[in-house]
Amino acid sequence: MTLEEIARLAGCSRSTVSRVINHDPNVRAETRERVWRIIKEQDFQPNLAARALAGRRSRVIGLVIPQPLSTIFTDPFFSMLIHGCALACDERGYYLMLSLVLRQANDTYHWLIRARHLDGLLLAPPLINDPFVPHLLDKRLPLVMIGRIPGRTDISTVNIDNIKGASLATQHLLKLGYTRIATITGALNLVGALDRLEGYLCALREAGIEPPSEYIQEGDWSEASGRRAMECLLQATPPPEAVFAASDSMAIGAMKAIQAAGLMVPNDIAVVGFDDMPVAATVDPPLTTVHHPIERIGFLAASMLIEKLETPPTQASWANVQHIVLPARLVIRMSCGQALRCSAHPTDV
Amino acid sequence: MTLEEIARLAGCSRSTVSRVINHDPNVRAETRERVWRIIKEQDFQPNLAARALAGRRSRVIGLVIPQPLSTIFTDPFFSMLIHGCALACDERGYYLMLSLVLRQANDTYHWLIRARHLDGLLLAPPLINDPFVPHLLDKRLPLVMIGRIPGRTDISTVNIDNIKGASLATQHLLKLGYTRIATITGALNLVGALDRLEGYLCALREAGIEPPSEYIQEGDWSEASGRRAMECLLQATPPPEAVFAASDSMAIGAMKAIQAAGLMVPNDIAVVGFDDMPVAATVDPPLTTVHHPIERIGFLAASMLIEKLETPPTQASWANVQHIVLPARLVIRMSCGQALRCSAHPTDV
DNA sequence: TTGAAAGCGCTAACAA
DNA sequence: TTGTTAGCGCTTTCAA
Repeated sequence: MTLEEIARLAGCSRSTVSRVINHDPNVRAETRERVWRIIKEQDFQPNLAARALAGRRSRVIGLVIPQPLSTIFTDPFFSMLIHGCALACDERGYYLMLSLVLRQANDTYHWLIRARHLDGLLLAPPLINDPFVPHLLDKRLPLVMIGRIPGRTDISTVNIDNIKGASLATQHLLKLGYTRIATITGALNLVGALDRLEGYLCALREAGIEPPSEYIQEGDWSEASGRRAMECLLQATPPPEAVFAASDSMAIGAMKAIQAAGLMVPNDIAVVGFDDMPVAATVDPPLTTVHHPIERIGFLAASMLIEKLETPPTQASWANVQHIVLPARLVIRMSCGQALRCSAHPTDV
Repeated sequence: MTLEEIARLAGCSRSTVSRVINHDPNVRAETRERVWRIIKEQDFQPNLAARALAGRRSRVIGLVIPQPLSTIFTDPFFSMLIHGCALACDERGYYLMLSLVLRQANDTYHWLIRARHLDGLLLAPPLINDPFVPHLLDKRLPLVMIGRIPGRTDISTVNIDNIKGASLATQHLLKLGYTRIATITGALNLVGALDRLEGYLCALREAGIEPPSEYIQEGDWSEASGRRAMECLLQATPPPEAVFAASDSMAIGAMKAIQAAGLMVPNDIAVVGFDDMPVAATVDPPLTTVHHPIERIGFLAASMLIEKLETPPTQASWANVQHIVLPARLVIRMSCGQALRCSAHPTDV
């Protein structure tokens, strides 16, 4: 079944059928309906390869996550992010292709891009000084980044307000009266981890507190790393009264370390997380954490990229650059002691 | 850069360049080398859409996992499976497209298949009586299944020996002298779960033991379900001395329930798992479990599908059907009591 | 061993 | 509003 055959059945030309399929408004309503009816009747689907060849676009966008496969497929964060991206693509008739970067990222993408297989790229979340990024820009391939990249304002980004989120978490601890507040950071080669650290530091400094360096422990987002970091913090003298972990997984690891040391959360040490993953609500005690709309970030990033792809480059390309920052908010549960109401919807999920 | 331009630079025709790229032996060695040199020099990649259109194949194969996204992206089992599939595709110049089935599975696949975007499909692991399967066969789309499907010998499959694996685990418990052996099954709408249950039952019956029905608890592979199932088992009178869980996640959940009840593993209750996930080696106590080559299964399934795609259908199609069953083996660690050596390589991972 | 030529099924500019 | 036409870049006979 081809356009030509549909055209014959509908008594019109191939072009008209093509116009109908591509929602060209320049088709008489009556003709449009007749053609659609035939298309449905015949259960016709246009050949993607032919469309891609003639139209010079594949309607496939790539999602690159520069992390090992085992991380991507284990951390629920990525599951939600991907879901959001996929929803946006689905809605607008695009396909999302996950980058399963097995060889050198450069090689694989170089290959897909040069082969014209991808119309655009989502990059999430980029490592600091990722050598891949300039590479991609050289190819003049439309790109939207999830997470910001310092010092580059020429790339569109969708991001959450990590600094503000971390501040909220830390301020919450301060309000509860804690002053010896430590942090477990994410992998510090990611901008998000640096931003969350900065938010923590800002909040403390505003309160006139300068944390000792041993109160800042680097993790890698994983539960195991949170546990290890907490074990170090327990050695500090004096040990902290409260800990802000830059991810829920690390917060949970920290809680386990605290409990393994025979101490209680929050009575002996209070813990706040970040991300508001589903588990945060079900651990014991339920984790106070910073909520942000992960799925929505993916959705927006993909939508923004598609928008870019479908906008003719009439304006200078720099004029199309956008930076979206979505707010984060605190969700207060039980892991920090008495639950003050600091937010309009403190228990939302 | 197109074939035509390469041809011009190499002083030959478009056809010759095409032959070189497609490894057609009917090209003089000298010509071949000259053309390859130019291709490398120019960093040329043939346009995928054009190849797909002219060649009537896309070199894209789909991987359908009929599970919610959140499961796919959380269970490390799928991460390994996907990795294996991706490796095989990569090696043979194919692309793996993960099915992000958001709408009705039927719709999405129907669409991709009819649009000629997929050359073939990997289906892993199918639900019992999945209505999707006959649908796909009707389309005469090459299909390889990961896991077996009872009562259909006309579809090629790659599977592990679940029955044997479960028997090994149960026999190990029997050899250690336990007789009150319970099981926590996987989701019983999956063949793999039924097979593991059967292996457990066979081993017990061979030993002349018929487990009471309350010793058989259904889980859904998740840690939480394992925990819940174990809580039920602890209520049984008498409670079991040992438990075979059909996945490591459920085994770990069961261990937590045992510990939460103030009992010890293995002193009070022994536990065996299945899958030999990375965590199995690191939990406390390290988990005795059944190892099987997940990544290799994915690799074989994809290789088999590609082989099928590249074999001209000269023989009757049923003659091409293959059923590969890979062996599973027991890995003995600490969760069952004294470690007898029951396997040639008991501690391999 | 090589080249010429005819498509693959669609899009999009142009003409009517 | 519709049809005509010329490709998109490749594969694949068929001839030479």
